[in-house]
Amino acid sequence: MSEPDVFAALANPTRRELLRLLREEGQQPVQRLADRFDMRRPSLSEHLRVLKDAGLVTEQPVGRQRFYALRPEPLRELADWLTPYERFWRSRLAGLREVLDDVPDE
Amino acid sequence: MSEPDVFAALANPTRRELLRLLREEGQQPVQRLADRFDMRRPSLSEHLRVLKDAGLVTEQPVGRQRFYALRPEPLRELADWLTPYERFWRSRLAGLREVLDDVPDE
DNA sequence: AGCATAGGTAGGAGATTTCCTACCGGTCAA
DNA sequence: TTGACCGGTAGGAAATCTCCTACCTATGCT
Repeated sequence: MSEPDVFAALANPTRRELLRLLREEGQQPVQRLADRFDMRRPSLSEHLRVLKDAGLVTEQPVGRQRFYALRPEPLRELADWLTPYERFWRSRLAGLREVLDDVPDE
Repeated sequence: MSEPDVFAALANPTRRELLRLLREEGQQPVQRLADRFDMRRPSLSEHLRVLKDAGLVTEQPVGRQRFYALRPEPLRELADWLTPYERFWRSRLAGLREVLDDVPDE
């Protein structure tokens, strides 16, 4: 993961919800995003800054508004990070291989 | 994500390294994992507990050892979580589509 | 039995996160 | 230009995270 701490950025549910809104509704100014949360605007600003630092959103000033938009590249990198784990769930056999000398217990 | 806080579990680099070791080398007892880290064993135990709570590893006692093994299901769920974002990086056109319907304001 | 080993729990220090209120600068409209 | 609005920064409180040392239990070995 080249971007600074994408995992940490995704660890917070508010930030994941922000990404979902930007994905489903497209780019939006801060206030319109803030309306969706039971949280003061400065806190939202902070979350947006974390997302921006992680490269997950871009910011574009338009007049006195700032539109935030999804930037998906770090998520593609996350998908790449997941790739080597795929065989563990894609192939039942591969999964079993790992757990082979298991007595089913708790 | 059904498992409790898989995202939070993945936010820590030590825990991601633990998952990588279990993926590449298969299940191992705690001490053998701890040898790979510049960290005291109780701290490692704590990380393993977080991974276990997130459903990312299983624990199997064998004598006085406990073997930890990768449990990939939550990672598959993470891949599922990523799916709706795929079109944003898979299709350049789809990405543009989002930027196009610039809603100027609320 | 006696001792060593594997690995967990207890509890605490310091860093970080996540929220808040107060405030500030920039932009638009009258 | 004055005032309202957008959204950021400052700074702090409380919670959580990440590490530590000290200690405990359980298992295996001799």
